[in-house]
Amino acid sequence: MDHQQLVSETLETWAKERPDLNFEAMGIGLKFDVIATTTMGLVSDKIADLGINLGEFDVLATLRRNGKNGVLTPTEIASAAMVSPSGLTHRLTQLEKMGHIIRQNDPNDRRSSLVRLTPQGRKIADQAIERISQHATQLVSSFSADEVEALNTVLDKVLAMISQTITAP
Amino acid sequence: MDHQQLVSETLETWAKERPDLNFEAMGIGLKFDVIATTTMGLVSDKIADLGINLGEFDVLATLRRNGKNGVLTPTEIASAAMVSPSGLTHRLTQLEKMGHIIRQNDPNDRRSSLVRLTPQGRKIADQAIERISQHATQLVSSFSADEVEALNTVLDKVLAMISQTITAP
DNA sequence: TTCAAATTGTTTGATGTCAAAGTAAATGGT
DNA sequence: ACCATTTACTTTGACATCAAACAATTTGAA
Repeated sequence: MDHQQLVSETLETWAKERPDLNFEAMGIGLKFDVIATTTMGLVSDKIADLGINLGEFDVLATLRRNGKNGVLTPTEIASAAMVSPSGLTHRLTQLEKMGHIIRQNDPNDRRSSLVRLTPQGRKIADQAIERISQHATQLVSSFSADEVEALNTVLDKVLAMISQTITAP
Repeated sequence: MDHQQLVSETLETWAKERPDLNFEAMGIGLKFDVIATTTMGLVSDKIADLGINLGEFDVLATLRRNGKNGVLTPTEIASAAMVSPSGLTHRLTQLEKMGHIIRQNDPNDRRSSLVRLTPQGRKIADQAIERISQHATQLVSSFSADEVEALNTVLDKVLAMISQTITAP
C-alpha cells in the first residue's frame, strides 16, 4: 500500500467509524507528516555516504551558512537547529571525532566555547548542500512554476499560522 | 526566533553563501518539515495525559478504525503504521502493560498472533481521536473553506508525486 | 514426502533524542 | 565585596526507533 492510499484509507475508515467527527483538518496534518517524513528520509539517504546524518548536517550547515569564519557558540547552534542542548552536545562530539569541527575556548567567557568548522567540515557541508538542493529541485521538477509558487504561498500561510499558535498558545 | 523567521533566514543565508545553487525547492521541503514537526508536537501534547505517545496512539487507532472486532496481526499493524517490526513489538508490549490491548495466539498460524483492542483501549483511542480531530480543526479555523480546499489539493498533488518517487526510485 | 525458502514476531545492539540534574562561570542587587 | 541568580554547556538516565540476527513455523517445489 503506497503512502497516498494509506492516508486516504485512514481518513475513510475513521469517517466510517466516527461519523460524528470531522477529519478534514486532521487529514491535512496527516498529509504534512507523511510528506515530511518521506522527503526527509530521501534527503537522509542522499548524504548517508558522506558519513553524516541529517542532524549532523544541520550543525555543519548552520556553521557554513554563518559566513566568514564559520564560528558559533553551541547555544547559537542549538537555537538555529531547534535541538535540545544535550542533543547538540552529542552531535558536536560526533562531528569533532570526524574532524569536521573543533571546539575552542571562548577567551571572553570561560563558561562558553566556540565551535569552528574545519576545512574538511566545510567541504562536507558544501557537498551535502549541493546534493540536497539538487535533489529537491529534481523532486519538484514535475511541478510548473505556477504550482511551485502556489505551494510556497500556502506553506508560508500555514507556517505563519503555526508560528502564531506557538507564540500564543 | 520563531519558525517562520528561521526558515526564511536559513534560505537567505544559504543564497548568499552559495549563489550558484537554487534553494527554492529545498525551501519547500524545509517548510514541510518544520510544519509537520511542530504540529505533531502539538498533537503529542494533546494526548500525553492519556498516558500514550503518538506511536502508541497510531497502533490503537489502527485497531479501532479496523471496525467490528478490533483484531489485527502485528504485521498488519506495522504495515499500516509504517513502523519497523521491532518498533511495533515495543509498542505492543507497552500497550499490553497498560491494558489497552491483549495478544492472543492465532489458531490458524502458530507463528503469528492476534492483537485485540480491550474495551479500555477502545475508550482511550476514542478519547484521543476526538481530541486530535478537534484540535486540528481548531488549528485550521483561521483558513477559509476555499483555502482549506486549495491546501488539500496541493497536498494531494505532492503526495502523489512522493508515492510515485518511492515506488519508482 | 521432504526440505529449502519464505514468513512472522521477538531479541539484541546501536543510535539519537530529550528532560533533568550537574558543573562552572558571569552578573547584578545590596 | 558578597552571594544569590542567571547563563552555558555537559552528563546522566530513560525512551523510542531501527537494522540485523534469531527462533519458530508454514509453504511450496522437487
